[in-house]
Order: sequence, then structure tokens, then C-alpha cells
Amino acid sequence: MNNFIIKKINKDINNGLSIKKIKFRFPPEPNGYLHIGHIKAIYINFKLAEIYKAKINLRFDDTNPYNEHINFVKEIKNNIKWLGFRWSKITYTSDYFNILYKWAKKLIKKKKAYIEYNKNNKIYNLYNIKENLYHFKQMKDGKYKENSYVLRAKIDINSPNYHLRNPIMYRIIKKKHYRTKNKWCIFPTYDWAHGQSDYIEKITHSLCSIEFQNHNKLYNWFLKYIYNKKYNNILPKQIEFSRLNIYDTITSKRHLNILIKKKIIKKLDDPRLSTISSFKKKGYNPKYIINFIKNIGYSKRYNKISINKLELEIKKKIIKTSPKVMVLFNPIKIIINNFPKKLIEWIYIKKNKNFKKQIIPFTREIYIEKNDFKEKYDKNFFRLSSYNYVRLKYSYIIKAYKIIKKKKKIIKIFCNFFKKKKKIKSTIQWISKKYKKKIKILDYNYIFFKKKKIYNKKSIKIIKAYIDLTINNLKLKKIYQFHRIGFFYLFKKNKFKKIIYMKKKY
RNA sequence: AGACUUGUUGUGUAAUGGUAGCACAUCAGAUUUUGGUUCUGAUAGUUAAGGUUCGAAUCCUUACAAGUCUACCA
Repeated sequence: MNNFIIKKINKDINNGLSIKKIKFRFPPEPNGYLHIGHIKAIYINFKLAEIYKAKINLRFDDTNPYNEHINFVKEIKNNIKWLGFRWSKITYTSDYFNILYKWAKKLIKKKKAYIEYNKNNKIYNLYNIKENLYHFKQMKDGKYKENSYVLRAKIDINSPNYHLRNPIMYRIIKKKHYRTKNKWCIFPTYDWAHGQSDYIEKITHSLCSIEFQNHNKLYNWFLKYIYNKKYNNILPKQIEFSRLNIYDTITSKRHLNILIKKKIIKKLDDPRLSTISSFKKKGYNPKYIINFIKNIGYSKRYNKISINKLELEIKKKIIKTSPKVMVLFNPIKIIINNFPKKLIEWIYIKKNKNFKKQIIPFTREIYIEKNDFKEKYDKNFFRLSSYNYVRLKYSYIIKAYKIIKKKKKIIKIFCNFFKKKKKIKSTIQWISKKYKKKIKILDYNYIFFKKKKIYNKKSIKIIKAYIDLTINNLKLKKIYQFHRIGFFYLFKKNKFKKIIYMKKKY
């Protein structure tokens, strides 16, 4: 790994920062599920901790009781473990409410913070230290209503950077916090809490995504006034990297929550989403996701990536490990005329990944996939027709000679089989008529918003399909390769979830 | 509109001021009982203009483009 973040850290080391003091943190707010964008942040933080043999805190940034919940804390912990990362310590911003309150009073005394209040829709500021301290205490003690009083930092009301225009440090929220319960009714804002929490935890490099770059000056401004050499002599640095954007995929908690609110999806582990929980449920291996993140790298440039890249990554790996079975989505009947009527020929398949005892029956009447037959001559079509020889997987070569139609629809095709024939361009899957079994496949696409915030409605469907007799030997929670179709995860008896289709359609 | 940040083949990402490389995609060929996989090869790039320098993707200036912010969210 080589990127601008490592260079910055190495530069700090060259300038005298002890390697032993380097420390990182990953700070999600427990207000939703982590998605693929978060994996980018998780990977860089945990990987850097590994490289520098540094500590890394998992910090729950819980400064707004409105959307936060203990269940999200649990899910986030599970997600990070599932990805294969281990934190040094779990911390909560809410554990620092006391010290943040103390530091806020310090800022008031330094005339760097003041109370703003709203009376009869007019806004007033207080500049007297004693008055400020008094009202700040009243705010804390629950004497005022929400939206009536706030504590602001006194920086520069005319700054061209909006974040420096006397930003809010505390607001009143009269809602039960999942950890501090009703103890606090004033809550620090992100800007006031974040850098200070980094300083408390002795974080040296605070990595975040690019949208916080405008906060960088404010981050440093606060630290300047709370800095205490005896408490901690190293100031943390905020480093921003570009966020991950993926075509036709939702990568923002806000949009995910809209889907829940509008009842478009029921849960945040819906297979159409790119949350870590959905990846887990779909049978993805976390290694492949990490590999994808590794490959896209880190920079400050705006980037937009195709989700295809993740899927190709997965395909190349699982093709080596997933056993093959034959499945038909749209079967069409084939009668092999020169094959004995009552004969059942049992085919033993010896080598098929980790599959044991794979035996399939071949009979006179079989089914193949509808798209694998073409009535008219086409020089670019290599599968079954009256003009082509085609091989049935694990079995004989066949060629069509008669097509039976009913109301212009093909209902069956008569073929002859051949035992030996040289160059065959294509091999197709099939299932014996008497031995086909029904399965259901959950097929889906990533859900995304089109223009005007309309989502793609046809993002999920159930396909009824047929599988050969090997279904009896399949193991739950494993990925199988449907011959020439794609890769599917067996999540319940006779029920599969799509992982990825073979790419080319022909 | 302003402030901040960023501009490297189609996409993503490298290159102490010193040979512009890598991965994926695309195209071609080989292998193949999956039109898949694998293997080999090819195509293609420093946003523009000026400056500093023996030498600039890298430093400076200007223009242009993109992204972020302008919440009592994080």
C-alpha cells in the first residue's frame, strides 16, 4: 500500500513524531448500518494500525440521541468483526460529555464561546462571562426549551468559510439518549465533540472523508484553545480522503434511511443494498470485498466506480471453489429419437470441486434452456439447431432435426445423439424430464435513485427454475455454480440468492 | 456566488524535480466439455496557457473543469 496518507504520516515521523505514539480511530455514528463506503474508511484505518503496529479505537460518535440506537452499536461491531478487523478499545463520545462541558466553560471564560438565545423570534447574544456561565448551567439543568438557547464558538462572523461563522457547540435536545439516558439535555455538535474526542484518546491521525475538509480549520481552532501540554502534548491531525462513489448504488446513510421511511425496503440488510450486513446475508466472502477496496486505493480525487469491479473480483475467486450444478430457467423439451425409450443412463461426475457423489440420470426425454436453441440459421450461433452439433454437458452430442409447434410456439424438438464427433463449439446444460426438481431463486439488482428521486422498481424478483438430482446433496449456506448461468448462494432449502451472473449475454 | 479541495489512458491508482508505470475495462490471439476461467500481446494518458529550471505530472501564476460546504446531522 502506498498513498498520500502514509506519506503524510511518514513525514510526521521524520519530523519527530514517535512511531510508538501513533494511534487511529474509526468513528461511526450508531444511527444506521455500515455500507461499502464505510469499508473504505475501515480498511485504511485498521490497515494503517497494522502497518505502524499502532492502536485503533472503535469510537461510537453518539452526540445526537434522535437516531441513535444500541442495536446499531451491536450491528456495527459484528460487521467490523466479520470483515476480519479487531479494535484495541471501544469508546463512546458520550463518555466525554463531562469533560467537553468543562472545556466549554473554559472557552466561555476565555471569551471564545457565548450564549445565543431566541426571544419572541429575536436573536440575542450574551457577552458577559458571568451571564454566559449562568445561562449555560441553566441550559444543562434543563431550564430551557429546545431551540431557545445554544452555545456558539466566537470565531469570525464574517468568515468566507461558513464553518467558522461562530458555529454551534451545544444545543438542547430533550430526548432520551441510549447510553446517558436522561442525564444530559444539552449535546455537543460534531465539530465540538470530534476533534476533542480525538485529543482525549490521544489519536494522532484522524482520517475522514472529503466532505469534512471544510471543517479542518475549525477542528484545529478548537484544539488550539483546549490544548494542555500536561494532559496530552500531541495534537491530532485531520486527514481527508475522497469518498467512494459507485454507479447505481446508494452509498449514503441518509438515502438508506429514506428507503426505510418510504417502506421501499423493510430492513437494512436487504440484498439490494450495499450494506455490510446485506453482503454477509448474500453469502459474500469478506476477503473479496476487502480486495476490491484495496484495488481502488486512496486519493483526494473525485471518483466513481462500477460495482462490476467488485463482482468480477468475486467471480474470479468463487469460480475456483464453487461446485457446478445444472439449472434451467426456461426449459424446453428435447426428445432424443435414437436413444432407447426406457433406458436410464446414470452419469458419474468425478471431478467437480468439493462435490461428493454427483450422479445424474440421462434419458430419452430431457430439457434444455430455451435460449440454447435457434430455429433459423445464424453463423454466430454455436448451440443447438438443425445446423449445429452441440454437446450436452457430461454427455452426448446432439443435433436437431424436427421442430414441433403449437400456435407458433415451439413445444418440443426432436434430436439425434452421436457418440463421437470432432470439433464442437459449445456445450450446454440439460436435465432429464423425470428427474427435474423445482427451486426458487431470489434475483435482485442494486437499488438506486433515478432522477427526481424515483427508485428503480424492478430491482427484485423471484425466478422459478429447475435443477438436476444433485440438489439432494447440496449444503446450506454454500455458493454453487449454475452451469453457464452464474453463481448462487443456497440460503434455505431449495432457495437460492443470486451472487453474480456469468457476464456475457449472447 | 463565495470558501476550501482536487485535476495522470475509458475507470481507479503510482512515479525525492530526473525512463510516465500498475490493476481493471476494451480489442486481438492461444487454451477450454462453461460464448466462463486462465495465458500472451496490443491500443490508449499528465485539463489548457504561461513562468522558474540543465530538466516539470510534480514548484509558481492565470484560466477552465470537477467535488464539498453555506443544518441546533454526522
